[in-house]
Amino acid sequence: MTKRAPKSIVKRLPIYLRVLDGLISREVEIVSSRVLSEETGFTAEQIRKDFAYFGAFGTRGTGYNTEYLRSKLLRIIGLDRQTKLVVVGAGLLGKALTRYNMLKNPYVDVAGIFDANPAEAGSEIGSLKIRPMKDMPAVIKEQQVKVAMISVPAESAQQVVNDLVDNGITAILNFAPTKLKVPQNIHVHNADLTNELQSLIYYVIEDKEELRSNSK
Amino acid sequence: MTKRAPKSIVKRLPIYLRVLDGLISREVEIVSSRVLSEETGFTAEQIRKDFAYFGAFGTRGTGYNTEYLRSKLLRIIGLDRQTKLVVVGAGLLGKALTRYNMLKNPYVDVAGIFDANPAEAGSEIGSLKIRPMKDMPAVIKEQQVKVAMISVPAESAQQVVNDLVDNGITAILNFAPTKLKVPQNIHVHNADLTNELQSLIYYVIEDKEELRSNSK
DNA sequence: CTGCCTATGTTATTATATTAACAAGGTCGT
DNA sequence: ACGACCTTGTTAATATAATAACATAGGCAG
Repeated sequence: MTKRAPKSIVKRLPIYLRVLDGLISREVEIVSSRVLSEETGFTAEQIRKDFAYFGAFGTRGTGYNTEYLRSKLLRIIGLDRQTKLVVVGAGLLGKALTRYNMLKNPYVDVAGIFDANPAEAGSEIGSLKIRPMKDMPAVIKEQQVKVAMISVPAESAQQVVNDLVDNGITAILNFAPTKLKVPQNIHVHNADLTNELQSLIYYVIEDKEELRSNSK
Repeated sequence: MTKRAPKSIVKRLPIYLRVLDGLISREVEIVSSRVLSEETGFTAEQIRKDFAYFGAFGTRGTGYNTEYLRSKLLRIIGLDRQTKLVVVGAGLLGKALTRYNMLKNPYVDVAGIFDANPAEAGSEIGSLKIRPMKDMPAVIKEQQVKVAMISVPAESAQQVVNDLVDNGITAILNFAPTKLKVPQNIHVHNADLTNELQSLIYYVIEDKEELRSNSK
């Protein structure tokens, strides 16, 4: 059994990847942890430690070869092969997510987008047709899709997740504002935009601050 | 100077709030940390510790009064007064975010949505008109808006943020896939959906796992 | 009013994550 | 080929967060 990397590191890997993509497109061949620090906002020490967790990717005195490091990160994250995913819920958010990933995320393939509302079914996002929910199991099984994004109302989220898991989905990005119950081996990432906004509001500088902090 | 609560706690506060809203709408008057644990997925100990950080809100032997706890959380997060916000970038994502918050987030008020593309300006989201970027400073200043959500392309994000900060914004929820440079007193939360998806992919169960973990 | 029960709030322990210090391995000029 | 310099990779120290253990206070029955 392979050991998973600490969550804190995994969270940063895609950010390294994006910065590397930028450097490579500007034809930068070597990059130091200090430069990566400027680009990412993380400290150089932390960056070196993150990479070191997976092995020694750099050359001392010089830095990291951008192409090589990128290939390693792709492999580590699991983006060295195209990842198929389905989107459930074709409201505005679902459409936005689908189109964004089709256009801008070269590492993933949207295998299908589904909606419970028959009125939505048939309309298109780019070249992709929105399909009725009943088509979902076949698509997941035939294409062996493992990843799903769900952007349905909170009320229907749990039922949707149950169906997804039953059909073989093992990783879920959940935009519905609700806690999902799933078997232990299924991974759920919550991307609740309301929560993000509300916790941000905590940090807004206000004039009166009585109860907002520990007063002991 | 008041001390800010640990980030880890702040992140959970909106989740407690949502669960409480649900309980109150079902007319539950008292709730224990154990029940909250079931609803949120956090441990009961952690929940008690989180609340205790801000004071003693429960009654021993009984639990927490839902209404009272809710009012405390609202005050702590800063949602006891309506929060105004602006949205910059009226692409599909910007529209989705705006409409969602107008309909489903009772604690915030969308003061305006802006887009650089004149073609978008004039079209409506609910009763709210998309306005050209040049109107943005006046709206922020006149309504003293402190919070902004940005969903513009990565290339223009930094310029937009500079403008926002110049006009008085102090907290930013950033959906653009780029690292923003801001003064120290400005808070940025990154909600990069590509990152979320990619780090989720790390956890997809694959057949072959060679380099994906520390092999020392 | 007394004692048992329950759930909170606090203190202690452990685990995780970040920061800092340093040693080791390359490069490059001379 | 040698030495100064640079940047990585590793080890140590600190800080933060999560878990566990426990003591405290209120409710309620008899």
